[in-house]
Parts: sequence; structure tokens; C-alpha cells
Amino acid sequence: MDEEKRSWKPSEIERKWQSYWDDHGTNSFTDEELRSAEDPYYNLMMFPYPSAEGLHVGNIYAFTGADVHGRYQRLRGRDVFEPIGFDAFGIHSENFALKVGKHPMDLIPSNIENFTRQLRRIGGMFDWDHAVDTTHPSYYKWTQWVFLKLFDAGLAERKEAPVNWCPSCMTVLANEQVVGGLCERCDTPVEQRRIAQWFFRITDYAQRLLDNLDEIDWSETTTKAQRNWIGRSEGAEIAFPLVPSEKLPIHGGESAAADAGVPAKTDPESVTAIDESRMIRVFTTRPDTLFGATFMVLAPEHPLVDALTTDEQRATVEAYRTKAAASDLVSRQKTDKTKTGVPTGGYCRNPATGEAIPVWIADYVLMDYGTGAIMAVPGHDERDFEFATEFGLPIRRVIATGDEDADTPLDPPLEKAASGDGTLVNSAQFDGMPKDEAIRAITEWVAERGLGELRVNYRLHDWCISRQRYWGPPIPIVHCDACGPVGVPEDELPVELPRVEDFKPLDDGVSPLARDESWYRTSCPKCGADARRETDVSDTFLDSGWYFLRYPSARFDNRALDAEITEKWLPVDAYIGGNEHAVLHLLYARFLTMVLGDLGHVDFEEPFTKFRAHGLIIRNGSKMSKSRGNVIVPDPIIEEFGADTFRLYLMFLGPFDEGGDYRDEGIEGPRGFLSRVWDSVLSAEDRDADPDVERKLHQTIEQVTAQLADLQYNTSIAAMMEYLNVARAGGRTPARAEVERLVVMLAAFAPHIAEELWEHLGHEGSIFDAAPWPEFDPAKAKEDTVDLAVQVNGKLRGTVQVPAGADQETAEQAARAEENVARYLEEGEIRRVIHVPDRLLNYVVA
RNA sequence: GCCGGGGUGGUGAAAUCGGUAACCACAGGGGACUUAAAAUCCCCCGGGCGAAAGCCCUUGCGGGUUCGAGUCCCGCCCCCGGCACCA
Repeated sequence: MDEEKRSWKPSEIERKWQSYWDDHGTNSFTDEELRSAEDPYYNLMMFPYPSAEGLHVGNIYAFTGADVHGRYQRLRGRDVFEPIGFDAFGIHSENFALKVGKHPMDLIPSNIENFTRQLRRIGGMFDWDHAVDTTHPSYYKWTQWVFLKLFDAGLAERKEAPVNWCPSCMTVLANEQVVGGLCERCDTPVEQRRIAQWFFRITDYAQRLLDNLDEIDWSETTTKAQRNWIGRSEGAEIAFPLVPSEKLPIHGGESAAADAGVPAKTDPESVTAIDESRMIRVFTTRPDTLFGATFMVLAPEHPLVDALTTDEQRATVEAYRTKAAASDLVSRQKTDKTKTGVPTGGYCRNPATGEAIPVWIADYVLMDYGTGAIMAVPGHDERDFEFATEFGLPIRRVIATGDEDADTPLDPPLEKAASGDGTLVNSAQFDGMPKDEAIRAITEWVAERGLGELRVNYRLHDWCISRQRYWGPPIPIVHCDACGPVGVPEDELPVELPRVEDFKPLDDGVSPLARDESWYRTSCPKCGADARRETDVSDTFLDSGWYFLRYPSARFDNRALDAEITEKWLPVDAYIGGNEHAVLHLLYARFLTMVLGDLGHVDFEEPFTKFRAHGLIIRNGSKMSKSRGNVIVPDPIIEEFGADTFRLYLMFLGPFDEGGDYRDEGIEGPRGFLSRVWDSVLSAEDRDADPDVERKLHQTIEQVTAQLADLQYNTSIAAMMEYLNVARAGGRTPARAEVERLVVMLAAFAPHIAEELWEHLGHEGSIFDAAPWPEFDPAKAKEDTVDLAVQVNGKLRGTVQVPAGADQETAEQAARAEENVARYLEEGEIRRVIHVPDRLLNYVVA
């Protein structure tokens, strides 16, 4: 009897069941099991970066939410594969290693060991036999293989691109490391440098990446973020021929032009395509405003700037370009600063008006979007308007709305309406045409002369994967003077990252690997001549862009992906993770999968059938972070309360997709609940279930089953608590039949206590293998009577108990008998009665 | 500025095909058990008026639709996250 009444000791049973799972292979698959699984369900969560600090509550929240989903699917009978791994390469690890004066090769293994310990302790259903570590040669061998597949397919190319450079730290910085134009570590103004880098041509896939978003079952917030990031916009590319003169005055003007012997205006139809180098191409979403383009603006880096610049302007232009180049990307792109720019002295001809219009350069035009040049339409674009006002350039109205006409002035400040819809004015034969029609018509009109075409543009940029850093997989390329860049043959992979003691980045922008001559000297795989290895390493996002493909094949070292197993287990059934990766990781993963699909290595193009974004844990009003000092270290909490309680608490905080507010005292609720579950099961009596409790049980089964499937964890926990309150109401001791199914439902959240109680109830084996998911019986859940709300003129005047499904007559009879209702009914004549069966009865009295 | 997500008791939050606002829990108050404490159990707990029955008010603000609005529509305000001179 004493044994029956023993108390709940979380740490004891958690240790017991974690060992049981390991010893029995409960959570891991053998190769044979992977091949023979009948009902595969691939449950994925975002693998962590193994920091020195260990797992934080944010990680545990995410993993627990994903694990609850996996365990639920397992309880429903699926064969659930739930792998985990470590994303251990990258600048973060490298910087930390530099800071503490250690080598990442020494640091990472102990971090991984610590993470592994923590992950086991929270009771995740992880398949440790298929864990991956991106820094292990057995993994990055295949990361390099992925690079080579793209290289061979012509989707990896080397080209020059600007990067952020901190002259104090002597290193390249990621955009995220530049804060307000300053280096996040030393507050030094960041410069731009141009360095040759490897790019993946993700822009070739922009349209497919966009289109497929309609087909996949993802959190709306995530697909929206991807749509924005891809940034498709429709418009036209229009060419403006250069005016072959260096003598036109800086701001144009007919008389000056005439003096120089160059027509300031010609018949528009005579403006036609001449050779490429003598035209400026622009991208615009508003070709309908072409008649209003009164000047051109090029990005300072635009290749035609030299050719356009007149001798008089050369010094000014050079000074401006130098200044623009020295400024960092972030502060240059600030929207709130006053516009700057200088005229090149050159002119080009507006193909609609035939006018010669001046060409300026300004840093508000970005080289890496569109063509790096714009036609400025100050009358209908706020930025161009600001620029024209600043420099006294002409402004012309070409769109009129409402009661405006061609002569309605466009006075500063420009109203927002000017960039909206309307009909054309001051646009010759197109006057009176609505905007949308004019977009086509004007584009066609200039297209006839070879000066334009409808075009789609994307904000998405090619993916720069080069890092002039140490801690990453070497890019598997050999540079040969004769053959150019040559891929390392597959049988020579991996190109191992050598142990370099001095891996600190230097001011020359040359990668640390370039200091190890014995490493980079090699021979060309093609011609055998002396050659040099690529010394850049690849971006961490390449490591994480394909890890989910590797997991099921992780145990094979002679192939990246086992065809049979990949076909069986992929694509991933459910991916749960943070929305901070909505665009980078999740977009890259889709891109790489699409490419590998096209190349025949996988037979699908979307990696994640379903993706759900979880929310963030908030504490004291803000996101948990070290700098805010509001971080919760999980280990002491697990120590004190146990993993089950901690898991249950995290899932109970708030809606999983919204996150929640972490309060230290809040854990008492779930702790007490589990403790009552324990007591209830240990003292449960062997008798039939009470019909009222049984009814509540089936209502709970219905709710929990539906809500668990939809990741509505907080409300399904509330439902189970409510049920237990009913089962224990008035201090009654529940029957065994009343608590057994509760234990199964609870198992997804609190696996250890559920295993222990399941065993206590006399069952053999893991609850996750042995227990059937409770079956919902609608007949048993049905209520005999319902409380019907009775309103008079929409105000609640009483509730009456009626049989479930009672008709209006029955309901009214009960309602009128209610004294308070009757009183209000006497106040006037009943005009109308609204009866919503089983919900309410509303009398409209006047 | 643009794109998301929010705004409900002292607190975390429930309830959105329009139908009893505040389930579940935390904190707080009271009580039982105890020599005492812890643990556990029971009761109360949006605001106001009232002895009670009951009445009035209440879901960021202002309008509207409706028998009926936290939920739908129009116009605003505020908070959080992301993007930001993208032509």
C-alpha cells in the first residue's frame, strides 16, 4: 500500500525513461526500419547553433513545440522520424573562438556535447543515430558536393560585388553586423569594398519560388515574408538614347541647345534604337508616365557614367563617386536624408517627347536593383520630386485625377495622390487614356522602335555564398591559369578544412586559408598544371540549406542521399521553426531543393510540405536576450521542476504561434496539475466510469485531438486541466477508466510521467508504441440538457435549462416561466423571437 | 513609409461561419488540516450601485450594420516583429 502511494519524483522517472528509450531504441531507426516503415512521418525542427552558453529557453520552446507534434503523430500511429543536429560552422562560432582565444575545432565538440546533454534532458524524441554536425568532414563533404552540383549546372558563378568592410576589425561584415552605418562591435564607420565572390543564381528561380508558395501549406506570415523578399514587380524596360554632344548646358534649355547645334527636341518617332552602348536602359513600373520623365538618374557606380560625363563635370562627378563609394551601404540607403547628386553634363533623349534631358548621378539610385538607372518622373514619384525640388529640375504633370487637368500645378509638397491612378495628360496621343491601359500602350509604342519591352523585375538578389573567413567548408574549386575555375572531382571530396592556428581575418580582405601555402597549392584536376585552391569558405546558410535531406541518409558515407530512403521519407511532413528564418534559410532550402530536383537527385521540388512558425518567448516586456538581462537559464528549472513540468509550462504560456510571456511563478499551475494527475492515477479505483465524467472525457478527447493536430497547445492543456477538475470534483477519487486515456493524451506534452503512469496502470512497453490514441465517441460526449441564454432586446435576462435540441416551443415555455424574463416581456409587445437552438432565445419587445 | 501580428480582468490568457465576455491558470484574499510551517484541500476574485433579488457599465478610440458585435464594415490611436530611397 505504501508503494501505491509513493510520491512523484520527476528527476528519478525522467532518468529512468530516458535510459529506457536509449536502451530500447524507442526513438531511433535502423537503416532497415527506415526502409520498411509503413506510415512515415518526417517531423523536423530547426537544428541549433551550438553556442558556448548552451540551449536557451527560446530553443527549448521551439523544440518542445515540435516534439509535442512528433509525439502526437507517433501516438496516432505514424512512424515518426524526428532527427536533430548541429549547425556549428559560421562567423558566430569563429568570433567567439577569437574572443576567448581558443580554436573552434577545440571549442565546438564540447559545445555539442553540452547541447546533446541538454536536448536529451528535455525529453525530445530525437533519433540520435541520425544526428548531423555540419562541421564534421563526413557532413561538409556533401555540402561541397551540393556546391559542385550547382557549379556543374552553371548556377554558381564568380563575380565582383560590394561588401561591408570594417577598417578597425579588418574584416568583412554581414549586413546584419552593420548598425546605423557603424560596425556593431567597435562603432567604426563601415566602408564598401568590391571583392570577387561566388554567387548562386537564385534569381533564375525567382518566379518558381514565388509560384510554388501557392501550393505549400505554410504559415501565412512566412509565405508573405517570402513574397515580399522575392519582390516581384511588373513594369517595362525602356531605353533612352544618348545625345551625341558634350556641349549642351547643364540644365538643358532650348536656346542653349540650339546654340550648340544640337536639337533640344526632335520628332519623337525619329528617336530609334542605335547601338547598345549609346543607350541608357531603365526599369520602371510606370511606363505610363514616360512623357513626364524630365531627367535621368544613374547610380554612381553605373558603367555609363564615364562616357556621359563632360570635361567640365568630370572633377565634380569623380568627387561624388568617391564619396558614395566610401559610404557604407546601410547609411547610403537611409530614406530620411536629403537627396544628393551631381549632373554628369551628359544628355539623353526621352523617346516619348523627343526632348534632350539631363543625366545626373545620385546615391538614391541603387546599382543592384533594376538596371541601376531610372527615368525620373518628379511629377509622380515622391523621391524624384524631392530630388527635382532640391536641384531646380523641371516637373511636369502627366497624370490627372478627379478635377485636375493638364495645367493643374504640382506644387510642393507633393501630395501622395500624385503617384496614384488617373488618366493621362500632356502625353500627346495618349491623353485621356487611363493609367493601366497607358502602361501597355506606351510600352508598345516605344517597343516598335526597339526602345522598350514589358518586363518583370525582382528584388531578390543572387545569393553570395563566399566568406573570407576561416570557420566554414572550403569552396571545392581549384583556380587554374589555363582552365579557369575547376571543380574538385567528387572522389577527392572532402576538401578538408586544415587546422590553421592563426585564423584571425586581416585588412587585406584575403581569407585566412590563403596564408597556408601548403594547403592551397595544388594541381589542376583538368590539365595537371600548378594551380591554387579557392581559399574562401562557404556561407553557413549553405550548410543549413540541405541538412534535412541528409538526415535520413546520414549514416551513409558513400552517397549524399540514399535514393530509396529519400523517396520514402521526403519531403518533410512538418517543419516547425522560428520566423526569423522566414526568408533566408527557408528560401535557400527551397532553392537548393528545387535545383537538386531539376538535376534529378530528388523527386520533388518543395522540401517542406507544411511549415509552422512559432512565436517568441517574452519576459518582462521584451524578447529574451543577454543584453536585456532577462534570459532564463533552463537547467536549474529542469533541475527543480523536471522536464515534464517545464515542457508543459512552456506550451501552456500562450498560443504556440504567438509565443508568450514567461513568468517565473506561472510554472506552479502545470506543476500542480501533473502532481494531481500522478495522485489520481496512483489512487484510481477499479470501477466503472461515472457517466458525467465519461461525457466530459469524450468532450475533452474531441477537443484535444483536434487542437493538438493544429498546434493549439495552450487550449488543449486547459481542456485536460478542466477535465481533471471534473474528475476530481468535490474531492472524489477518479476511476481508473477515467484517467487512463488522460495519461495517453498527456504523453505528448509530458512523456516521462506518462510512461511511468502507463507502466503503473499495468501496461508493457513504451506508451508511444503500445497505447492507442483515445477514440472519440460522439454519442458519449452528447449532453442531455443545455443552458439556454434568454435575452430580451439583446440583453441577458436569465438562463434556462432545456433538453438538448429542444424546439422553440419548448424553449419559450421554459423561458416565459422564468420570473425575471417574464417581467421584461410585460414591458411591451413581442415583435419577434429569435431562437438559436441550444444557444439562445431572444425576444424583441417594443 | 510599406508588409505582418497584436491591443480583452491585478497578470498569462479563453471565446471569432456574429449568439450567455473572461474557460484554464498565476497572483491576491478568506478558510480547513497542522504545535507551527511547507505541502494539500475548499471558498471568493472585471468595475459600480444594492441587505438581497437584481440593475447599470466593461473587450484601444470614434462612428456604422444587426434582434444581437470582442467578432463584420468605415475612420483613427497605440504596441511588437520584419523590410526599408526597390524606381
